[in-house]
Formats: sequence, C-alpha cells, structure tokens
Amino acid sequence: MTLRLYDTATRSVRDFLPATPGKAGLYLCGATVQAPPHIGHIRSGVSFDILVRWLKVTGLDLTFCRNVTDIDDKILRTASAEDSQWWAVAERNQRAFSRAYDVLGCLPPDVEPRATGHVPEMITLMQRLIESGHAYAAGGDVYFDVSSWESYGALSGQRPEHMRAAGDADGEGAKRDPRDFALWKGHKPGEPRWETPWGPGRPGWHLECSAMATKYLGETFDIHGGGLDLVFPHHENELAQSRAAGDGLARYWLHNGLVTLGGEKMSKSLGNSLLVDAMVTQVRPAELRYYLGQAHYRSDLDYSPDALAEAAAAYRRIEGFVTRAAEPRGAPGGLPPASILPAAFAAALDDDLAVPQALAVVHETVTDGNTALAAGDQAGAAKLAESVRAMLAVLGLDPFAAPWSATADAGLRDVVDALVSVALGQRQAARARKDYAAADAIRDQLQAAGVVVEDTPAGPRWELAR
RNA sequence: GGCGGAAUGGCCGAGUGGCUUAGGCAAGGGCCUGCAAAGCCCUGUACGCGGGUUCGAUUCCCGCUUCCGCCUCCA
Repeated sequence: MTLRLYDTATRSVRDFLPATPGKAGLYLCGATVQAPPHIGHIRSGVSFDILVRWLKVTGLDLTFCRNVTDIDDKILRTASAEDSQWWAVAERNQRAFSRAYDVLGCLPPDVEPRATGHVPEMITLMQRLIESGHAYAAGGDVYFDVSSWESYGALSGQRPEHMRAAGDADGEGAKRDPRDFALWKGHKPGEPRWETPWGPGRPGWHLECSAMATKYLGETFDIHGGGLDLVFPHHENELAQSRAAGDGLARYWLHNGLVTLGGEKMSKSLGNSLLVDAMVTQVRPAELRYYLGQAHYRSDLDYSPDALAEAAAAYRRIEGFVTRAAEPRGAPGGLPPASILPAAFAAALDDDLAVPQALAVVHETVTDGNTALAAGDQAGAAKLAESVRAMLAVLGLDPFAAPWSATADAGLRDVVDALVSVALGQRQAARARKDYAAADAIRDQLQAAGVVVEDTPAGPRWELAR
C-alpha cells in the first residue's frame, strides 16, 4: 500500500514517492510570532504532526523543518506600541507557540530556523534572482518581477491579469508592477536593519522560507505544508522565486483546512481567536488534540463548544478502555511498528491521512475490547488495548505517552493508592453487610476528594476525576 | 471581477452509482448493577434546490441557491 497525498499544485491525490527512496523532507510554515497561538494555528501543527508520525511509522527517514518568522510589520508595530524591542515580542510569542506545540503533543521538528538568522542565504538567493533577471532593486527594496516568470500563478491557479490590483497601503511607488512582491524591504527609521549589497533593510516574508527550506532540505525536497490561507500569495511567491532561481523546491504541496468560528475564519486580525493557553484550562490537552485532529485535515473545522465536548466524550471512551484493559499502567510507548497496526487503520492513513476512518477502526476495536472485558477475557482485552494504543500513538493520542501520561510522582501515587484502598476496603465491608448508606457515603467522600470509584466484575477500581 | 472549497440523519463527521450505506456524541428501549458509573445490545425512514444521464443517483452531468477561504498580514 502506498501513501497517497492530496497535492495542491495538481489538485489531485497522488502517490507519494519521495525523491530519495527511504527518505523524506518536510518543510512546514510555522508561526509568524506576532501573537500567541490560537487553535487554528495549532490545528495546523497537529495535522502535520500526524503526517510526521505516519511518515516515520511507514519507515521513512524524515527531516522535518518548521520555520519561525521572527520579523514582520506586526511584530514591529507591537513592539513600538508597547515600547519594547521587536526581538522581545518575537521571543515571547515563539515561547508561547513552543509551549502550545508541546502541550498538544506535537513532536519537535528536527530544525526550527528563524528568519533573521538566515540573511546571508537570502542575500545569495536575491543575487541569483537579480543576475537571472527575475528580480530588481528599487528604492532600497528588492522586488521579484512577476512578469519575468511565466508560470507565476501555477500553484494557486491565479492568473496575474485577473488579480485585483494590490491596494498597497504604503503607497511605495518603487514597484514596477503592483503584482511584484518584495523580497527585501528597505530600511525605515526605527526598524532593525541588516546590510545587503542593495542597502540596509529587513527580510520580506516569502524569501525567508525559500532560503531556509533549501538550506536545510536541499534545492528540491518532498513536501511543503501550511495552512490553506498561505497558498496565495505566500506559497505562490515562494515557488516562483525558488523556481526562477533554478531550485525545484517542493514536490508536493499540502494545505490544512482552517478553523472557523461561527462560520468565520479564526484569525488574529478578526479578533475571534481562541487561544490555546485559554482552551487548555477548559479541556484537557489530549481532548483538544482529539477534537482538532478528528476531522479530515483538509476540511474546515467550525468550532463550537458542543462539538469540542462531543470529541472529548469520544476520546474518554477510548481512553477509559485503554486504562482499564492495558497491561502495565503507564508503560510509555514510542511510535509503533507499522506491522502491528490493523490493516484498515493503515489503509485509512495511507489514503491522504483519512483520520476519520482511522478513528472508526479505533472505536470498533474499543467496542471489541470492552466486550472482551465484560466477558472477563482480560487477556484478550489487553491485546486489543495494545492495538488501540498503537493506533493512538500514530495519532499522538496514546494516553500513556508523553505528554498525556500522569506525571505525578510514582511513589506518591502508591501512597494515594494505599489510602484509597483503605477506604475502598471499608466500603466493600459495608456493602457486604448491605449497609449501602455507609458504602455510598464513602464513595461520595472519595468523589468529593476527586477520586472516582467504579465497581467492576473484578472489584472496585478508582481513578482521579478529570 | 478572478481562483478554489463546502452543503449528509438532533449534533459532529466519513463515504459511495445498487450491496449489512462508516464511526462518534446525544436521545429512547433493553441487559448488567444494591444503587451508581462504565460497558454491551437494539432503535432512529440523512444526503441544499431544479433538471438530465441511467434499469437505478446522495454519489455522474447541467443549472440554481446558500455559505466559506484566497486575490492585503494571516496556520
């Protein structure tokens, strides 16, 4: 079975054949660190994290590069508004993004380059473009000459002649054509500056990604990812400048759907952001991840509290089975070998990462496992639980794996277990003499202390309330 | 104006020219239980509108409506 992926450039699902068999390079447009992450940003992170995990499970030696854009207009504006430094704003928000990725269980990239650390690479790229007649310096800026590149618009399907004239707010008249885009922005008073052969200034948004992607992944690499809103102009411009310079750039373009709120795109500029930091105080991170990951990565996801609650309930069902049936509590699990995954699960992920179908396999396995458990077949249930855990690991949702596993001190947990056992012993005694009022009182007290008690055929069990 | 996407049962969310038409959540009924919780089983006459193609369309074609994204910073 071959992995198939939807490629925005061809608008079709294609077999994924890495340029070098056995290896894969993935570049993901990460954050422009102008504000803390909302759940739309992190949905992108989760979607591509599932891709990363699946590529690894299928045996590819993956190099995963996720950039940080640490300089842009809004960062500068924010810095001046709060009378601080641009780099302080960037650092602060980058930390918030890193925290969010970690909290939601996204595997760290192999390299996480920052734009401002790659000015030399950008200068080289601009030199190549100017020499080959695809870019020009004007008024301190450097622009890409869109008219010089015939296939401009190929990725997004846009035709330059149909594009609306860019309402260039700056009114900077240096461009030869309104559709030309800035590779480099000339220095303005109060802004940071880097020296170039064309004068001081700062990087343009599009150029940095081309420069960093090719630096870490090579002139041609396999997959370039990002949110659907980046197709145009960002990825279109990247593709134009890299191809015009003679690089191949990405062989497949993947884009995740957006998170909307009341049918409207969630975005910083619309002010309807649900920040990750705030969300994880309302639901457990694993539940949020399940919610963000359960829909197909290419569909829009319209946020609602009810939908989130449903997803949380669905995840708890799976998690409840695993914690009841899996053998050693808390055995950490890395990525499983593909060979132990149910065929239907693997087939689903191979089909353009069809997580919804993959989750159907998970749920069906959970049902089988619960049935085995009810029949007293603990061994059979444990086997199914391992299968479920393996599948969850691929989706980054194994309850026993980082970062979801209870990090409470193991010794402390033993103490608590002993104390709860004392109470449960008394409750069992009360039940034995049919003193249900006393038995229920003990259960209520434990409940009030945050301990949930369930009676099972194998005796009472407890867990911390969620 | 241009480019692209979407409309599925109470809700979320897949998918398909007919076959047992995912899966989950919620609801109702049942089993189990001292009670509860969890779990299991059963139930629910879905595919935006109008045409067409076809033996047969939710699925293909045409038209329409509504919604969303992009064309400006944006995951």
